[in-house]
Amino acid sequence: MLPPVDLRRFLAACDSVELKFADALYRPGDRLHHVYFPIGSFISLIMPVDKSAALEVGLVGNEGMFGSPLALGVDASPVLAVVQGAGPALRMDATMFCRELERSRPLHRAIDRYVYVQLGQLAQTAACTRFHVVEARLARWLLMTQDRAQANSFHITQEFLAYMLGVRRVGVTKAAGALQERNLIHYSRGKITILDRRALRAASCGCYGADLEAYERIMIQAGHRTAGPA
Amino acid sequence: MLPPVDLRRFLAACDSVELKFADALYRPGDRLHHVYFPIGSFISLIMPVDKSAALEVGLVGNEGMFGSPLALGVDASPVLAVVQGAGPALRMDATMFCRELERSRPLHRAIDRYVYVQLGQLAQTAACTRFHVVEARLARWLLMTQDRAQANSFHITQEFLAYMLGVRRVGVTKAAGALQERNLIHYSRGKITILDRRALRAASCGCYGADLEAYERIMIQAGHRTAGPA
DNA sequence: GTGACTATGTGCGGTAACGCGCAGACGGCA
DNA sequence: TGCCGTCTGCGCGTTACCGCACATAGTCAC
Repeated sequence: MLPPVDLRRFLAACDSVELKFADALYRPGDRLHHVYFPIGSFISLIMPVDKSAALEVGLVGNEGMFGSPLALGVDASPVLAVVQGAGPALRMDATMFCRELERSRPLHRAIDRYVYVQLGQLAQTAACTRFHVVEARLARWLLMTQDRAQANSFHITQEFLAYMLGVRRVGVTKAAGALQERNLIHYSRGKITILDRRALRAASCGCYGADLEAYERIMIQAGHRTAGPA
Repeated sequence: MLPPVDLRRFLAACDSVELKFADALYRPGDRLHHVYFPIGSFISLIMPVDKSAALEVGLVGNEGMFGSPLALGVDASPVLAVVQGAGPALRMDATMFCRELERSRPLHRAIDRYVYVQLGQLAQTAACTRFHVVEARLARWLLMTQDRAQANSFHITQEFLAYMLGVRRVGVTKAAGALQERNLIHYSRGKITILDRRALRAASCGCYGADLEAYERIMIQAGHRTAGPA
């Protein structure tokens, strides 16, 4: 969405890297040294609490980035960033990124809008986690992950899934079992395959759709309006 | 924290208004027409979900503002803003606010940092709501509200409190009863009085402290560093 | 193949919170 | 002073999820 000149400079400032599964790209308390733009990979944003409990509060794929707080002038983040799906990504040095933000107004605007989307998603996640049952939340997670994995099947153990949803593994076992029973997914030894995306969406809470819709409205539509005559 | 010139212009652009209890300053879907800086008042940020359920995801007093998405170039907000404590506030026109942001770098920086604090609080609230029992969450809410009300007692019915915490009224009755039993608070017909703030803090989850600490670190300390030589 | 490991499924008792409906209690107002 | 509306407290059966412990079943290394 950037003007060609800005885009070229932006890409030139990036390294191509391969993100490895389960790598921690950032831990709360560190300083942000790099920002990441996943291409074929995706990253979980996890909020730790009470040492031992945690909750996934965001998922970043090729639609987004990790490190957005730099656009707010803060070189830190409250969340743990873990590679959830291995694959290629663009990485940029934090100081370089800040310089690019200064130089390219369209870039800065796009990132700002992305921060807004994240605000909304956080609020959505808070409410979703409070009110929706595990099965619906699991369905939402699977849909979000499928979008970011760009594939019908991906790797994730129930153990880790439970950790991210903030429930026991047994809860995931039951919920996943119910979805599998209805032939919406297939689950075996850490490999999940989405069989019926439409039905899965019906089984999920409205939060999936709400997130999508907000992203579309803020990033795509508003993006076209402001990116054109930059 | 603004340089005198910026501050003077900023204040000149504001109206003084009295916020009335239970007024909805903004509803999701509207456009943001004004921003609000509470002085003696405070505002609840509420995320509606599934029409009928909702969760409070933020509380804004004289330490913050409502309308921060404008700093991200978006004239909307995902949350409902309701006046929780009546009192004076400064109000500014949204377009005026955007102009001030353009003109005053220190202002823009401070607001950006505030947005970062809100990001963190949202993540914190999501995790808190998932893992902590009603009693601890209630204690946290009372502490946060006391800070913003700048008084030991304030008005709020259990019914509405339940709505904001996303639980049944009975849950609040029980939790508040337990706190009253231990003489941490006094509760009668919608009027709450904090009796023992220290003990209340011990009864609350660490999320209260975490929020405070993050605010202090980002707004106060970082603020001094960047506000000086503007 | 065999064994070790890891991932998944189950059972059981316990608890926090749910939905609903009703009783008591306080406060304002006629 | 007595009424009424609002706020608070409680009981009861139900549900979702917890913690723990254990039983199967794939998968991989050798």
